[in-house]
Amino acid sequence: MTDQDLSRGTGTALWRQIAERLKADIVAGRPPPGERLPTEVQMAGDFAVNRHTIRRAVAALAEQGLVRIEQGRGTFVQETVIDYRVKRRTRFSENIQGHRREPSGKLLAIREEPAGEAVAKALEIRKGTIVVVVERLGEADGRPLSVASHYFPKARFPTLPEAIRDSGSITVAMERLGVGDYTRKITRVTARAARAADARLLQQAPTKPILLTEGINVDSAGRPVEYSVARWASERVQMVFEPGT
Amino acid sequence: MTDQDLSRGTGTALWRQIAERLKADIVAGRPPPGERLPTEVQMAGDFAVNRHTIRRAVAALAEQGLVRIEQGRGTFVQETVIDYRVKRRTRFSENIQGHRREPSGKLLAIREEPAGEAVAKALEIRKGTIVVVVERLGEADGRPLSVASHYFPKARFPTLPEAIRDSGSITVAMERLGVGDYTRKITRVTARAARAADARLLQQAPTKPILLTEGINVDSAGRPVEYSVARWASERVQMVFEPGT
DNA sequence: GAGATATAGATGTCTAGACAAATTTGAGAT
DNA sequence: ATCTCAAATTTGTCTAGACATCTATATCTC
Repeated sequence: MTDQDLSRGTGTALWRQIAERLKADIVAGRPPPGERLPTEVQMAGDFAVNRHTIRRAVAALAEQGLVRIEQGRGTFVQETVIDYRVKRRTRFSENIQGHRREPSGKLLAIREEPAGEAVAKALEIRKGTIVVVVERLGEADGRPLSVASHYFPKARFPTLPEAIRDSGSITVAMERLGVGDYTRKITRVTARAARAADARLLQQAPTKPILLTEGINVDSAGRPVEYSVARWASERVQMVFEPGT
Repeated sequence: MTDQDLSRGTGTALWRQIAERLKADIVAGRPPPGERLPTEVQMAGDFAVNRHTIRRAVAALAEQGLVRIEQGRGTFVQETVIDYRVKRRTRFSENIQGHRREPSGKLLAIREEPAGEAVAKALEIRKGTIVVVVERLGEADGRPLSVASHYFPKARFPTLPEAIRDSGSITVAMERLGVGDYTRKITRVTARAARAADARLLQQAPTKPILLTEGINVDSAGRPVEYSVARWASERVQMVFEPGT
């Protein structure tokens, strides 16, 4: 696969040269995201070095988040950054499917609480009014992408918690409640240091920042039906805004 | 130094056990920040393992930012400097969590005394009025960061001492007393030579200066509810002010 | 066909030794 | 006292080999 013309004794460690070589290949799509690298023994043969030298190189790539190592299975090219397109109609599952990945998610919690300042303002209700809060972990190919908090006015959707628990999907639940067609009115994005809990959920190094998005969805009459705050793994997601947002 | 009773063949890799052991020692101040760890060969002897096993453990600590490795010199305990951001709503635990460290603290003392000149002026009460004083040691990752004296007007919060003893947290106690939302009105920062007692509590050399911050928190009506004087380990903290302070 | 069991293949850990590279230390020359 | 240079010390790299552990596959049993 790769010819092994490494330069020995030039001041650059072999494992660094190998890491560079592998990285260049990966960036060029060899192998493509999600695919497996040759085995350590195989690469050791290709580069004519000891297996441990390969391990050192691969460990460096893993630290950079370029590959993912799985014991007993192999080393895989990390699925690259996903472009999350923010358009008029933004649904998590549609977006991820567009990238030929398996969307999935876990409902972390559903609870009710009085609206705080920001939530109240977004939903155009009075502060203290009860809202339904849904915490959801969004995943693609089994890897966490986002942690989102969705806020809905309880008065308008009193049966929302049951509907979501039933269907497991926010979109489906909203449809059942007669609000199948809602559109995104506004989205704000900032970057922040990750809080410990979010970093853990997102399986991201605590040192790396997270993307923070705020969004308001409105029904056909223009009334706010949902306000959401999502934290994204900046390693694996990048936001793309399109005209008309 | 460290006895080498590692458990072999228990499912936990030796290097992980060693890393844990070293980390615990470092957090406990052995060796203190800036000081050198034993050499790899020495530790290999102490733990009765191969030098490479030690290297693996130390590499893990370096990745966590706990130590710094210098070729030809040795491995040193990293001196961590924490940015303490002073904003409108300043709470110790939030701040430290933002830095991905374990916030913790010890209540050193709770007592009552007549207000002195400075305290009286800050709290807008008459000199000699009884105030509740709470002394607290703030820590991050088990290392002392600050010693703070908090002053509260006794007349307004007569049950504060019990509330704090109960909850162990000033913020929680204040919330229970109906003052969940207080904001920082002013913060002053100076540097000073450390007093012996503070230097000892902060585990800082007595020759090094400390940062001194004074703060007044007011309730939504603008009345002062707390005055605090905190002494910070200048080695490990640095203040950051943001617009709107 | 379903389930248990063996087997092969992959990464993980640990040991051992040799030499390289960077830094500090100390002896010697001036 | 200061400079120079060699030696000692300490971390960095590479090789070699043996097992352990985890995963997927194939085979056998029922």
